[in-house]
Amino acid sequence: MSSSPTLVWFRKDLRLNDNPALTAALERGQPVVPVYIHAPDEADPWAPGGATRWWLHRALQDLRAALAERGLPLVFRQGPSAKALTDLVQETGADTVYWNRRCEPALIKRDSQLKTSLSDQGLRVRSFNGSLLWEPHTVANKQGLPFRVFTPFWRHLQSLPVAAPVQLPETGWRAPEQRVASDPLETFELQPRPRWDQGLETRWDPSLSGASAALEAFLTGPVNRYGTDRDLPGKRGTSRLSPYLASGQLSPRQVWATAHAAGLASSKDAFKFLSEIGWREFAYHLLVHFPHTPEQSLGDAYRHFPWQEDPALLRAWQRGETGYPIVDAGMRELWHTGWMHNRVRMIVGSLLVKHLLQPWQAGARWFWDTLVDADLASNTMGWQWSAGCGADAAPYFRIFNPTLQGQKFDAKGQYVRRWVPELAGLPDKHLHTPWETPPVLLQSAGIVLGKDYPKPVVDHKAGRQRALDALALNKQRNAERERAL
DNA sequence: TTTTGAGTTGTTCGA
DNA sequence: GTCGAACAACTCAAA
Repeated sequence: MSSSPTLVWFRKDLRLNDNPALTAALERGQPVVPVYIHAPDEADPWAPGGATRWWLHRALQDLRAALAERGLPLVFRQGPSAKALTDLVQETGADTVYWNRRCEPALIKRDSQLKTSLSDQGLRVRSFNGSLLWEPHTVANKQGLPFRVFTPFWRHLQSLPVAAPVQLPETGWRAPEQRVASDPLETFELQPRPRWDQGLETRWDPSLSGASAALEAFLTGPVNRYGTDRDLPGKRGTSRLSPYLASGQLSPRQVWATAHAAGLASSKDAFKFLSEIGWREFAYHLLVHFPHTPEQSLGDAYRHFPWQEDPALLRAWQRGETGYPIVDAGMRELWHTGWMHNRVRMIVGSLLVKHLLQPWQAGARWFWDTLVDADLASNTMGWQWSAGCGADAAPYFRIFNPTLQGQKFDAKGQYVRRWVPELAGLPDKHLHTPWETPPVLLQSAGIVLGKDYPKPVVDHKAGRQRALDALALNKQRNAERERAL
């Protein structure tokens, strides 16, 4: 009997359950070598950002422990991936390599080259779907084209079956007899230096048990009021599952199956939540079919948009010093916890792109570096939605009013008071408009405007008009360009 | 084949 | 205070 091991290449699927590559390897009955390869350059220009690296470090520690408990040592290697895999094949005598697919344009390219070259070396190579309910190449509209509008996409998918999570086998947990050399995790240098991660540390549990706990906590509570509470950043109304989905510590199939098993499928609120999983699918659909979108707008109408790049404005936004309390609260929540409430992401995005006329790519870059749930598909779609240049049925003139949004969704100010404590002493009525607050109230709250808290970087009405003008100018120039052709 | 209606998350203005 | 209309242009699928 031969005993050529199976390599299982872990990537963004840092879990044991519903992991088709791992399961297939265990079922094959040969010794299993699980490996994680650190090769950030290969995702260029979207190498993991600071917050993602922080999460990854802990997720890898946790995965290593979970595998070790079952008798499989997780092997760490430095990239390039092709060399690391080839080395491992030689060292272990492996004849088979399994992994779960990724959808980022640069990685699709790398993986397909790798598949060819490993196959040419005589290896058996198989890839699996571990991260999506429906993979983009299996979905098309009636004309055979990719969808560009969510609702038809979602309606179409609801007529298709969703695969159940893959069961983790009890048997097959066998490592090669000879130990495989592994780099220390520390050599990946994922931990921030200097250590800015205290806020993240207290906020998150980047482990598999943390993932299950978050899913359980959401599906037994907030999901039942999701339709309304998801818009209130001062409450725990959203699932907060995004970083687990981004790292692959949780799969969409697990979320789907758990929600259905809990009998939630018929609930209106739960359905609303599951459609957010659908949005994640849509984001991947767009990323795969329109691979230019992380860098450029989906259509060409925004190719020459008259942005007014201004590093000082961008910095004020990044630091949460725009003078709009709900915006500053969001930007500070992001900086301190690596996460921002979804409603607030839309508000800060709208301000940056519309009022401040900064290119959406600048916002996407900042989110990429600071979010623990950074996901190329969702981030790209979200920012193009904010800019109005993506797959979006909504009107271009939709410009959020940061004051109204604050008053509507943080009426009692729990969110703003938490993240912008210098405003905490203002009464609810004035919390979202410090620049219009009577001096006596500012004084009793201990605030000197422009010193303790900034005046608005841009007046809403003027900023809104400037954005509308820029949109009109862009439209006019596009028409001229059209005529010139 | 052509037409028609609807499309995540909004704001302002005037009655 | 509340309410409806207006604010473009394009995608998709059903009729």
